[in-house]
Amino acid sequence: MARAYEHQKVEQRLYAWWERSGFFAPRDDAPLPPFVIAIPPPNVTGELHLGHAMFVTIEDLMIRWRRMQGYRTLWVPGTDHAGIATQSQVERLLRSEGTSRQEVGREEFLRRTWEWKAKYGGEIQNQLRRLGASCDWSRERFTLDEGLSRAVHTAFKRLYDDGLIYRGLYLVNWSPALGTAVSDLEVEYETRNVAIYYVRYPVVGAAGVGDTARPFGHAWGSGRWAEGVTEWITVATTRPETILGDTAVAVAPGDERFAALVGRQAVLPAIGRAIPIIADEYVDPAFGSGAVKITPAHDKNDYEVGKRHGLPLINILNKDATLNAEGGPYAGMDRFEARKAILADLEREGLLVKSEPHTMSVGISQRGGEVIEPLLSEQWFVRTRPLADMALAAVREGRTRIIPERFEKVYFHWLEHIEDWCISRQLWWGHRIPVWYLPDGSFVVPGPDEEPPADAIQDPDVLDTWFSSGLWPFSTLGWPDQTEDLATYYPTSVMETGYDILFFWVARMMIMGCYLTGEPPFHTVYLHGLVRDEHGRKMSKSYGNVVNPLEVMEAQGTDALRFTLATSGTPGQDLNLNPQRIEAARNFANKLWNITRFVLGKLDDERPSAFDLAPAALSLADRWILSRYSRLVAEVGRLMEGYNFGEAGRQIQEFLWGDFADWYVEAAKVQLEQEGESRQASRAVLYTVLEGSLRLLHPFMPYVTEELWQYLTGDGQTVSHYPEAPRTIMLAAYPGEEARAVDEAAERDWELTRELIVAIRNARSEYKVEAAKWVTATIAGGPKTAMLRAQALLIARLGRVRADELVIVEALTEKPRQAAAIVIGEVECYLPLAGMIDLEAERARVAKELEIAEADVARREAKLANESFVARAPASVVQREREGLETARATVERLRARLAEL
RNA sequence: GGGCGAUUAGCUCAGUUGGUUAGAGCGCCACGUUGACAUCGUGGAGGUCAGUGGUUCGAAUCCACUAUCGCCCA
Repeated sequence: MARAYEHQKVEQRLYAWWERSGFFAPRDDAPLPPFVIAIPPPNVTGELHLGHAMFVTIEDLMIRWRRMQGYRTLWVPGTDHAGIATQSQVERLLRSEGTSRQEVGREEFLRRTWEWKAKYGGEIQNQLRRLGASCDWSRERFTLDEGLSRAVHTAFKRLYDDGLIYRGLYLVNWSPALGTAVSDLEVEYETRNVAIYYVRYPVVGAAGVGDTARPFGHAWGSGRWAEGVTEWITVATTRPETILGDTAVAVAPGDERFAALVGRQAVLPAIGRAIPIIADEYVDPAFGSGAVKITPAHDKNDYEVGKRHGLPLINILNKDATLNAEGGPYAGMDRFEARKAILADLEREGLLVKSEPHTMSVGISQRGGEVIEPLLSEQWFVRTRPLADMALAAVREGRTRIIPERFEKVYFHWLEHIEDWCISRQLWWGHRIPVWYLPDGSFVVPGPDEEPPADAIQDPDVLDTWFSSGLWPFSTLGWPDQTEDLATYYPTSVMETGYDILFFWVARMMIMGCYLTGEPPFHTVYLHGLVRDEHGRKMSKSYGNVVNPLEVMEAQGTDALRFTLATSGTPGQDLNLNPQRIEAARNFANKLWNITRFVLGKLDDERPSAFDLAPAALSLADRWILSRYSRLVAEVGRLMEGYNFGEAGRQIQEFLWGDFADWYVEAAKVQLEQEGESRQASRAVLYTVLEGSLRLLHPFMPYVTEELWQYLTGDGQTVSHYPEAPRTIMLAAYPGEEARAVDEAAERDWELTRELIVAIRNARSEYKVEAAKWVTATIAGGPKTAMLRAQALLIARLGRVRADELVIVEALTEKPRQAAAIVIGEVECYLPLAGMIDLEAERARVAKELEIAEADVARREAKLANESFVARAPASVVQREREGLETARATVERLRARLAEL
């Protein structure tokens, strides 16, 4: 074995072996029921980022753990066609070639997109492999596969037939950059500092105006347009260009300032259209000028007002956010250009009263980044109310549980206030809407196995990518067909993903699953936090703080990255990724490597279980480490069942490094020098604890544990649930019930021994005894004499005391004067450091120890003097306090005596 | 405006149903080429657990309020 762990020589070799050997597939001979995870499908042409590394780490951890426990585990991998993202990439390519999708046409565009997918799709899967993902690649799916497309078509058909999908002309969120409608979720809101403009509209009599081009006799832009007007109404707006689409001015009912104007008409600047002045509850008289312009085709609230008053809807925008013919003199301009132009004209015509700074929340396209326009448009919608109720009930009734629990509230709130879901997208890459229009304008929705009429034309739009993602947990298993996989593995077990897509994805899977399959698609939702940089900033390319998981894996190893991601945080909480922590995890892998290297060097050909040895054959250190290991196994099991993977991983590390390597291995070195039973016992314990710990750790650090386990285990291992299976840690049993060697007496005695050794080392250090120098010591062990005598060799070696000069007696009649004194309860230890002891310094040192011990006594006495404490605290707590007090008193007594002697 | 989360050592974080002397890694100081490991070992310094009040025999942990930061929803 090399001196250090070299992950580059291990990872890809092991993964290839695992995959080739079929270890990732579910086993028919599994003793326990299925445990299933559907992967959150990454964008097929996407690149690996830490979000992927995070979900792979946690999902693979769960899968490996359950697989080792004997569950029939299935992790279904796959990718998403990611409509907007992928289409944008190909459009960018076309632009670089000097063409566009419109120019090449739909068929060619799709051909190019499939070509793009063939070229870049597949990369992400290999990157997931690098992470060690033990998913069953034979079941890999892609959302645009034939089977999944059939699922999408079937789902659409069923929802449509059941009256849950409809088409209509509504105000939708329009992304001018992408040229498509998007759902409410795809709009993000940003607070911006803008200007609010006060614009006055001429008021005319009920008769209205004649010539709309020159309502007052002069042309717009002449500077004399409103000449002679005497009555005005002033409105306030942040979007002056929408004036062109106004169809009313509204004031609050009962607002004295405007009461006389209600029922009369105002004249729209630039357009000259006469529009009514109405009263509506929607208007807040305290806001702006108190009068509001109403543009029903370009504002959600105005749309509602318009509906109440039967106002016409005038759309002034083209799909690319330039103004259409309704824009009058501004037709053809971009919306923001038009805003500037109309402001200039309003000013010239004396209609711009003033402008003020204003903060408002602006809708931004999640993907394009540009300002979203509310636009009147014909789209397809899912009627979500009845569906949401099913998804709500599933969680309320506990059929699906969300971890951390606090996200259930978020889930409830969103589903309780959900609005209909706009599912049509004016894109080409995706599932084409399965609706065909007939020449007479009517349409049909044939099922996936039905032929549309010959003269019908299919809807040009595609479905929101999340529509197909919503079917993922069952479409990947063969739905709508009643396949064996579907029967066996559905509903799935855990849906693990980031909390940022709780609404986008999780809620929609719940909706679709409950409705289409009759049951929630998973029993548990586990949400992880977002990975941020070491100071909690969001990772972004522009900030230059992006950590590339591939680079980390290359430099530090996959296990280091995975262990760091798994143990740096807690469920649902954002995680600040500290590069130093990855390094520490790499060091841990190396530590394991070297522990194993040591143990292997000491073993013979036997691989006996230490749990089979008679207790009498075991030393204190043996019994202690087996006890600690037993506790660890139980604790890790409890933590994993409770989804506290991070804490489980941290405890395994703490045990392996802090207990096993630092103490047991050091003790074993001494024991191995002995002849006979003790040596055999040490070998058995070293092997048993290390081998078991590797299995405990395997879900966290799959590569290094497998590599070491291969070195460590011999033939004839029966740790697998599957006797016929090849020997791999992946299929070895996860440590559980068999480890029950908790030995409290051994733990207590070990603790005293350890404290004594540390105290000796401490005293040596304080007296600046050279590390290489071996000293002498005398111990008065009192009631612990026999136990300490049994540990004499250990104490000598680890405290660097000459074994032949370590004297352990029950009590000392005469105590060495020129010596450093150590007191732990009833145990005294003297280090006669010839020529090094300065009596003054020693007095000060002992006095300090005494002070600490006295404080301890005082604290415990106060506690025990409190009657309510003794009466109400659990007996075990009181008992522990009493024992502690006894020890502390013994320490005080002896330290006082020592001080007197000095 | 409503909701949620965070605030613990210089830094990044644990602390699981309230009971330790509040922990880890990194960083810091001192020492160290002991046949597994310098990607390491040994010893050490460093925290009034954001603040105030409450519940309790006992609070980092439970409750209320406040402050700061962050997120979600409107």
